[in-house]
Amino acid sequence: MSDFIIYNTLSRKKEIFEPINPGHVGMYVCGPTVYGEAHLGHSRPAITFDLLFRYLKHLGYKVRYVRNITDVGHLVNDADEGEDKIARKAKVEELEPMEIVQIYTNSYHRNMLLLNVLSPSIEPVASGHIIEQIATVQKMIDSGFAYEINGSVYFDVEKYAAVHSYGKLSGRKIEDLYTNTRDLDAQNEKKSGLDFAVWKKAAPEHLMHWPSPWSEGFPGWHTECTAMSTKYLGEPFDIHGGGLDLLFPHHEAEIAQGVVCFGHEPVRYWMHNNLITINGQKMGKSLGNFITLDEFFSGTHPLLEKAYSPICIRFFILQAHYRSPLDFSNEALLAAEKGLERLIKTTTLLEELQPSEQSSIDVAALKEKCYAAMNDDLNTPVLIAHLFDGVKMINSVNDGKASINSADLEILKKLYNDFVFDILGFKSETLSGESANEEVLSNVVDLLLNLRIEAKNNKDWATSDKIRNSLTELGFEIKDTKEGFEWGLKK
RNA sequence: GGUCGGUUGGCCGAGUGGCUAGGCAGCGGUCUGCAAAACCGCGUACGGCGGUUCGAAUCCGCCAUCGACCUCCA
Repeated sequence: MSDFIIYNTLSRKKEIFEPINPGHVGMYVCGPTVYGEAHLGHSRPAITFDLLFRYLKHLGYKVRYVRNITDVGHLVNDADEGEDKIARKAKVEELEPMEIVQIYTNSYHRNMLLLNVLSPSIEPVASGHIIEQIATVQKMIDSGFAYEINGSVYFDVEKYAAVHSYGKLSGRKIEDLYTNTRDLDAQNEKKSGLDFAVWKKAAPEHLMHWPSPWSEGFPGWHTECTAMSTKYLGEPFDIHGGGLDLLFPHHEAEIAQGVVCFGHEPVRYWMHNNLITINGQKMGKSLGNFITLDEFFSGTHPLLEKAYSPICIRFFILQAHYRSPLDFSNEALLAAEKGLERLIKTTTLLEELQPSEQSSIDVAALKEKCYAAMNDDLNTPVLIAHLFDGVKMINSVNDGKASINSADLEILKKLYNDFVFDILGFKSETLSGESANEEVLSNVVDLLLNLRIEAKNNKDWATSDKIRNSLTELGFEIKDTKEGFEWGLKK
């Protein structure tokens, strides 16, 4: 099988993936700041790196996947009276900060579950790692690359850039940064506008603060990821992922902090998913044009023509390559919904397929192509295209227009089970008779349809059509088959 | 202003220096009492202008246009 290749933002090239410890992979992904409902934007990194997590495991790696929850230390802006996002929201809603954190963490988890995103191996929260972050800050001070002023500690970017390469990940030059950085605040206590806070002294009204050698305060955002990633994955570790919008300054800062604290770069492969746009523009909290996942699932947003299922959104996202921008539209979502339905339906059909003596279809080649697509930097659109080629094959066999032998059928079943369910993480969402009520309903519909068969046998088309049309009006979908009928509820 | 990345058919979205992407929608056919589903077949394409090349939508240049980052953001 071909090598697994991933695009490394650091080199801006596709590279063969080779873990530091053979057979083991450590990956860290920037999770959400829990100060608001999870929105469509959050789903892309979650799904992208869930896919990576699933695929690495499928390839036989033992994976430790760490995805954090930022519940503190994320400044609203970098100006002096840095206010914590969580704390600000708490004031607005008159809740304890940790209450806010709990509410939105729960919301995030609920949405991730619906999207069939697996839980990471470890999900550390920033507020639970204050001690580690203080130690990280101390290391930076000891190295001489961070300085304390008025109880706050800043990373000295200028000093760092003189010795190391600051901007190598984002492709920025320190001179450009100087000329382009806006003057945020005349009273800024930082030595340079480029410096970033690694520890902030808390203002008296600040709700969340902890003791430290420098002040009663809270850690900076960039420090959190450095402290937690290396605590659980060591350094260097294999893969660090996140949204493209975190490239600068967040991930750039993580590299600088790592170099200063450990004497070498902290990460081998940096991976970034592109953003979801809405009418061509980035979907973001600051722009106020985001659609929450709950709104998607319920269809309660003015831009939505209807509700879309979580797996439909997963399919929609995976039908584009993770490094390409993806524009939201009802039309595209509708197309995704139909395509997904066809894929799932055919995959289910696979179980009923009857093998023949010989195969007229090339299953081995299909399998090869599927792996080649995934190995080429997680090219899910191409993978899905191949799976649809397979859908035609499966349907043709089912129609008796093609044949498959039992060995190939087993390979095909495993292939679809592996890729559709285990790796891509899709699942069937059709209604099934779970509750007693549904069972009763199901029996009644069967009864009506059996009456319709009788009518059909008597060539009583008027009655036959009346039953079918009435059921259709009530929201059922009726299909005639060789054996009789199939029915389901229209979505 | 600086840096980076897009511009593909009705919609979405891959890929490639010459060989069908795929999905959705549309059209024709098979099947069906009629449908639906499925299958078969069909069409419309690579922002503009130059250049390199036997050949470019794919490489290079210029232009137009959109976006991202440069400040919190997935």
